[in-house]
Amino acid sequence: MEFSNEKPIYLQIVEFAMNRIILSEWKNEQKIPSVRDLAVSLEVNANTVMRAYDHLQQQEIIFNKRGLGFFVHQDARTTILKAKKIQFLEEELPLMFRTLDLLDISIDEVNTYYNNQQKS
Amino acid sequence: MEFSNEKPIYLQIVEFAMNRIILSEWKNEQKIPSVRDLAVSLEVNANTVMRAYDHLQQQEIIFNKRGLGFFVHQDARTTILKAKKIQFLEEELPLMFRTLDLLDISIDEVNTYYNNQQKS
Amino acid sequence: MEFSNEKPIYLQIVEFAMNRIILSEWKNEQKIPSVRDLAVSLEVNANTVMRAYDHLQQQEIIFNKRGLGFFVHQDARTTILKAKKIQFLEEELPLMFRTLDLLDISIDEVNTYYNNQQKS
Amino acid sequence: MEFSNEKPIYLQIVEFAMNRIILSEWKNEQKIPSVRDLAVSLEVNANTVMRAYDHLQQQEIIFNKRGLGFFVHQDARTTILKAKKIQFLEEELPLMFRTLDLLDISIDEVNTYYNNQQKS
DNA sequence: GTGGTCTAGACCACT
DNA sequence: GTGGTCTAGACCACC
Repeated sequence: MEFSNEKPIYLQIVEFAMNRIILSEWKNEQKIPSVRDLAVSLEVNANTVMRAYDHLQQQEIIFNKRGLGFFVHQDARTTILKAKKIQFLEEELPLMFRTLDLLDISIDEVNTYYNNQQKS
Repeated sequence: MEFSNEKPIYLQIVEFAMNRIILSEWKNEQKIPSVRDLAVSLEVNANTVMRAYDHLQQQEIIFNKRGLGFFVHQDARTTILKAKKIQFLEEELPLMFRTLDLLDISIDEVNTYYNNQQKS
Repeated sequence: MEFSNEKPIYLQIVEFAMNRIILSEWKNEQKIPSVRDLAVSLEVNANTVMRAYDHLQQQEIIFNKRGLGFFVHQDARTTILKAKKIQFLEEELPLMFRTLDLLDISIDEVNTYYNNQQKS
Repeated sequence: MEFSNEKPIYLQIVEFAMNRIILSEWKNEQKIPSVRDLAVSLEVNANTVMRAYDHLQQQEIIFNKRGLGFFVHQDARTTILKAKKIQFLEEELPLMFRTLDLLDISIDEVNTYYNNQQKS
């Protein structure tokens, strides 16, 4: 996996995990990869993965069974989706509109882009 | 001026300066505030402003006349707009579409949001 | 290490680092001294070393692994040599020829100097 | 006239003046352009030219007749040539040889360059 | 332990 | 008055 330099790696791993859950690759109530395994497959230090899991645990997206590993919370998927949707609609979108304005790009131009992307 | 904690102050000053230029408050070929003046008015250390100006100078947005101060490059405004547009269309937009997909939000929903915002 | 007063210290450190790489004392892909360590051994402020490393990073001679330190780029040595060679042949050398001309020194005189120096 | 950013403008004007004298465009014992005139033709501040003339005066290359302007010293040309020659042979040349070494460029390569340049 | 940012303050060269 | 460099020291995030 490739990491951007702009954000902390552990937060990018948090994102990665959330995406796995949203896409149901990691299913509710089921075990997720161990800290070590994920560290190996992502080629990062185990501490960094641990920190990401900590983060997810605090947001009650995953939980720990001692000696067994980490598991996805029962309603994690919907929780994440709700939170992300709010954050997207209320923060990212308005910010995008402001950028659109500043750069003098019309919403039509964006739609065109969108349609082109759908085809490919 | 208020600074977010998420990005380094000097980068926020870079943004600030670019916006001044885009909005033609700082005009092409004209002098911009001296390092120390801007530092005072933004309530930051002069070194921090210096660092921002350094950055802008490397991107050929401003240049220095020795002993006189910094000046906006002749075609700074278009340079910035072009660069920002490319960055937006090629990086932010695709990323937004991916988020749209992931969160299962339709482009129509976005359009609705956009229209509402225009009215207000 | 001693620093000349004619050039900024941080640029002299850039030179110093490039020479270490050219001479393969700092090897490709390997870690170079930490900012603080080098600062101590060169008896300069850490910020000054940081600035030099910044410079080298922008020229893609070194890169940073977060939390670990700075490393020499895989092809740094050849990159530096190529750049220096170009700069020497296209800038310094023509300038030297002009000086030769102006001072009415023949190329033979230079060759003699060179040979004497080789013997000693 | 174009000025490099690496050296102070006033020193570049000193160089400029010395070259005029070496090339006998400004002749021994004769008047050189007034501070103001030179400032206008070089598009610099008069103070900067003044500083350069000061410098030349201290090295006894030019001298001032009050109310009349600056004049080239009687033996300025030979003085300059001697000084420059020493500086070139004892400082620049050895430094160039060291660069040649470091970049692994042979003296033959330089000679080739020199011959090519002569033809053109 | 690693870099990265920021401050306060100093000193200097240049225009 | 303008930038440019440097120091000393602090605090923080990250690995």
